[in-house]
Amino acid sequence: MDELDGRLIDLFADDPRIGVLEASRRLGIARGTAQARLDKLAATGVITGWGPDLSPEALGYPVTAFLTLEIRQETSQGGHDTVGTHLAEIPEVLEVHTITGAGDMWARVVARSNTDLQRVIDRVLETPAIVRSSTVIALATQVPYRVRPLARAGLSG
Amino acid sequence: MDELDGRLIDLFADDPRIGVLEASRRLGIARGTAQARLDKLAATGVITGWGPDLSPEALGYPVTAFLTLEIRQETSQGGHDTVGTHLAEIPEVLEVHTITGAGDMWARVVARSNTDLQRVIDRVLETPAIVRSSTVIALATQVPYRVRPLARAGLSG
DNA sequence: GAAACGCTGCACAACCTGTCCACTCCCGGA
DNA sequence: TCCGGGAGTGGACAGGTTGTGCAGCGTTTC
Repeated sequence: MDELDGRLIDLFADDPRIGVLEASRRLGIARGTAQARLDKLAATGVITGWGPDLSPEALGYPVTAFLTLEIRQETSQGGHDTVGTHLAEIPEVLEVHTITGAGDMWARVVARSNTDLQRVIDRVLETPAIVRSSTVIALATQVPYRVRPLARAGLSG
Repeated sequence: MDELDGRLIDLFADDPRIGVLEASRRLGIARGTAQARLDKLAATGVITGWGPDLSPEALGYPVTAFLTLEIRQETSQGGHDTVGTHLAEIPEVLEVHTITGAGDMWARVVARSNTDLQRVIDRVLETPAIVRSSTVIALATQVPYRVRPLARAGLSG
């Protein structure tokens, strides 16, 4: 991961429709080089995929909320996985992490409306493994999810 | 967004290297149809891009943390934007939202290590607009960020 | 009914990808 | 100092794709 890799990634991020050949032309390098760089970035896991990015809003889910869940810790670790599995079955749950704080988890959910959010939350709470939960709603997005600045900043990674 | 669109998206999500032609073959439809569907999905904003997905871990930032920030509300709304701008300049800040709770914001940050996280947090707190902050560290990921299930669930969107 | 819309099949030129290969640099180890 | 490995360059080839355009056709809608 050096400066050239960074510029390569930037090119594709700005204009995903360009191919390897066009990218190599813009960078003034040989096509084989660009191709080798991309292959290596994929091999090292820096580039995890090229799939289409989907917008929950455009899919009809404009409401985003963050749930903090307190998990019942009967089994040493089973609780989290149980809840994780449960949450994974709910389409509106986009992301789930275990976080610091005894038995706490965090989830990102979306819904069709604030009213609909209640339905989603009810579905989340269907499992008895969740002891308590709190919800905050995202009102605006100051910085949308991004990783590119990191790629530029941490050129040694 | 109908069932065919969903399958189209699934195809590309599973195997981004396939082209429109191959996708149309697998779905048993004409190439023009697949192409038109994709164009429309992009036009309606459902598909926001095809850029490379980058892994913060692979870039050398394996630690993820969530910050809840309380913002000083001097100006009616300026506070949030000020902080948002400040945070946008920090590469390790991957995402920032305004959330419910008077003057609260939420940010996702990554760091090279738990020690390095302190540096990042210090940088975040450099602005006087932040009154208070709390940090939770993500220990594990039960459900990685995903949108695909939504695309299948909400076929009416 | 007639128009609008979406899908199918097909055709063409232009272009890109996957691969190979030979040659050149440059750096660290023996 | 010499050698080998790693990385980049320039070029070549076959095969496959994309961007477009067009005519035909069944279905939905006013």
